[in-house]
Amino acid sequence: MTKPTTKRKPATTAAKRSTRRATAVRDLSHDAILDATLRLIDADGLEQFSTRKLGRALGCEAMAIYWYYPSKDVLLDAIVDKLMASVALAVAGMRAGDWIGALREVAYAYRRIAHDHPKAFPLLATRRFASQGTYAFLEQLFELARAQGIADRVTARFYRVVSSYCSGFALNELATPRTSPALRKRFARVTAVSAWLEPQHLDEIFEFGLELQLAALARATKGAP
Amino acid sequence: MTKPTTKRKPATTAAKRSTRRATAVRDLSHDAILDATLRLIDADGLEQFSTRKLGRALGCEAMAIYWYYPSKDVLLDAIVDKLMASVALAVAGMRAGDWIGALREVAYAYRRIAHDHPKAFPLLATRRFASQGTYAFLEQLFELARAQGIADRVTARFYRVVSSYCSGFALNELATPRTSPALRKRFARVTAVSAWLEPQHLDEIFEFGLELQLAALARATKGAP
DNA sequence: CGAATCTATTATACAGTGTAAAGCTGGCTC
DNA sequence: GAGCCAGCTTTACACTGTATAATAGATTCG
Repeated sequence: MTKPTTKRKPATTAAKRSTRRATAVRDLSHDAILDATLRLIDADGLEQFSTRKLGRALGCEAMAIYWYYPSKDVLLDAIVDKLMASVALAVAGMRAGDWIGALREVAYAYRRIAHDHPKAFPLLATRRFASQGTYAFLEQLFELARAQGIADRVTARFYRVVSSYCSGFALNELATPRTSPALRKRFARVTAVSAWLEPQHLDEIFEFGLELQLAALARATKGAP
Repeated sequence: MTKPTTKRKPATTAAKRSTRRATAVRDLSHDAILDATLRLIDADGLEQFSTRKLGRALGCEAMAIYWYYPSKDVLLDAIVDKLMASVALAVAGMRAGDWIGALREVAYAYRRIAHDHPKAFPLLATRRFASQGTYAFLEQLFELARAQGIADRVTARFYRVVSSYCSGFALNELATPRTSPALRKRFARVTAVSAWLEPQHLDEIFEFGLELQLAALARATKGAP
């Protein structure tokens, strides 16, 4: 029992809301809160984000947010969900028969989040997504594999391997090197090798590592097209 | 100039200390602070860690720590360094001529940190390591590659690919699923596939993905043994 | 030996945090 | 018109990182 209060949840969708909207003056909503949250994190970073600043951005008191989300933690989980929606979209319109292609789309969509929301991305990598939205996405992705006759064991294995790679790659990419000139002199090899890790090479490296894994997947599923 | 104070750094090593130790009653030190910090994080988690609790654990006021580390941020960077020391050890005694083997050792050593210090591990993945210690480690690792005649471009590429994979894999592993029975029913495919991602399969999956990449590295360096 | 200086620490203080609890307000239903 | 209740504000508490100042004991210097 983590919530012994008498508080109740607000209407979760617009269905109830629309009947109120005609007369109500309040304009907070789950969506408005999520949008403002992501804007703030994008602008100032995760560390700087606070419920009070969020309140200020929304023109209300911080506590008003708690009517919609029971805690900052849950709010951030919702942000994870919101971000993952773009990945879910990538796999939504996918035709069956090309699981490798689906996995590729997912990989690029995932990395795209890191570019679009660099300051928010660590949330994805750190927190476990166990929400409705992400489960629905995984269900679709795994269903595509099943429809193609790929064994669950193989699906699990390659999903884990590919998603780990993408997650780690994007995180690496985002972590700023902030390397000082003093260090550069002392560590000549690091400097020389790092030249090949500059942003302009990352697209190619990412693709290389990804295709390495997808080629192995192709080999593993050759028997069952 | 982020530090306009008149404060000066303490003696960084035991050299100065040992002359004091005979008469001095104080017993704080960089090492004592790092040890206590890691203990606290291991026990209570990153979120729960605070400089005040650290002070309590050390039997001093929180501000005493600031004489050794200028901020909590720097202290956590030092923890990253401390953890990475075990990885550096893995590559320290490595003979030249087997860069693939070295990379393998590094991979396993890195993942081992995730198992030994699960609550502290996200620090490694999130923060960029740009300290003396980690640079020295990278310098050694890259020097092994150079001694073997591997091109910097190849070294960079495979280091990035392998380290991304390890980082992401370990993070995935640590994020607790906290899956509810209700969700399990709604998402049958997720449940079925997830069965293959239970802890007892992870060693094998990790090895599979790693060897996939190392085999590609072997192919890429076949020309120059 | 005494005074000044330095090292390592404590004391105090401030602006900020997440969030529990209670209070208010205006529209809704009976 | 009374009461309810969704949606928000007010207040409060325990806690955070850390700047600044005070301080006790050791060391150094005249």
